Amino acid sequence: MEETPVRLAAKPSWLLTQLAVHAHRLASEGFGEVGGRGYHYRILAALAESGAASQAELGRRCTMDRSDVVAALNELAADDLVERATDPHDRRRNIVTITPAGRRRLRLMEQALDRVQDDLLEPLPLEDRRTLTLLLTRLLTHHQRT
Amino acid sequence: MEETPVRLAAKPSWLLTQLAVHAHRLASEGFGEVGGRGYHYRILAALAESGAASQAELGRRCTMDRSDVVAALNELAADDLVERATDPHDRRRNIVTITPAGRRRLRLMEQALDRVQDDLLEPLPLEDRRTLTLLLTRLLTHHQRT
DNA sequence: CGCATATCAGGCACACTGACATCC
DNA sequence: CGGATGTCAGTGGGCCTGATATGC
Repeated sequence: MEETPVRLAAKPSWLLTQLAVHAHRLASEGFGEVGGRGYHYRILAALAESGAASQAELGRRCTMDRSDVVAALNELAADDLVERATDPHDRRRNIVTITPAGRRRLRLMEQALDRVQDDLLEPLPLEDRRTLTLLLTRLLTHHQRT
Repeated sequence: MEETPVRLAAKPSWLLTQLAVHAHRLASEGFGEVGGRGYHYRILAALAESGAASQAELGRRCTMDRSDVVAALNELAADDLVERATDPHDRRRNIVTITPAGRRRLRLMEQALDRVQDDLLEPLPLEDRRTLTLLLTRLLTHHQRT
């Protein structure tokens, strides 16, 4: 009738939950310094990485809901960081393009994120960082092709 | 005047952001099946792992804000999963204890979480899972002793 | 017709802030 | 007094659902 010992230390779920708090805190600070939030970064990065796209396609790239893409694009467009143009071949679609100002903002967010990353990964030597990146990449690519 | 290439694939920040979406989705499903949410799991796990504690101490263990601890404990106490008793030596403090029902609930949540974990870590062989756990542990212990 | 797209309204879990009273 | 504790009210970003209108 003994209780099972809990052993949180060996539980990736617990580790991820707790680490997410720190990661989220750091990322919020970093983004706050340059203006914008996580959704803005995801969209700008996806546009710069893979080129212009419709809003639905952006949602798939960024693992975002379509309705949230709308709101984020409204904010980005208000600052002239992206442009919306209706696709002449399919009048349902909005073709979203990143502007030069958008690329500048993206670069700022990336720099902020790099500083945050250095804080987060500080205790790990370079080789371990590479290992971690590799493992995370494998997990992500697996869960994205669905 | 060339634009810097973005190379999201090598950015742990991006990877973590995207992975967190999948992890969060899976965890929510798992917790939803057995009742309760992430905050409940964190508190019950911390109580079972390190014993009874004041609410402020619980907040520190779980990386939660004190105000959120209050709300979560209200819900847990309503289901008799924890008990609050004022510390006779320090009448500001509430000493929180996990009940047998709380331990049972915790075991259910852990089982749900283990199933989720198998989904999340599915593409990784056992040795890589251990490596990942080790790296995450090192990151967490570093960021917690502050 | 079914299907995808863009949009809007709203909800929930989580992290945080500010304020307050209480007690050490 | 300063400092910690528990409580409450409210905010904002992130993820999701449902409904609607439009065009393929």
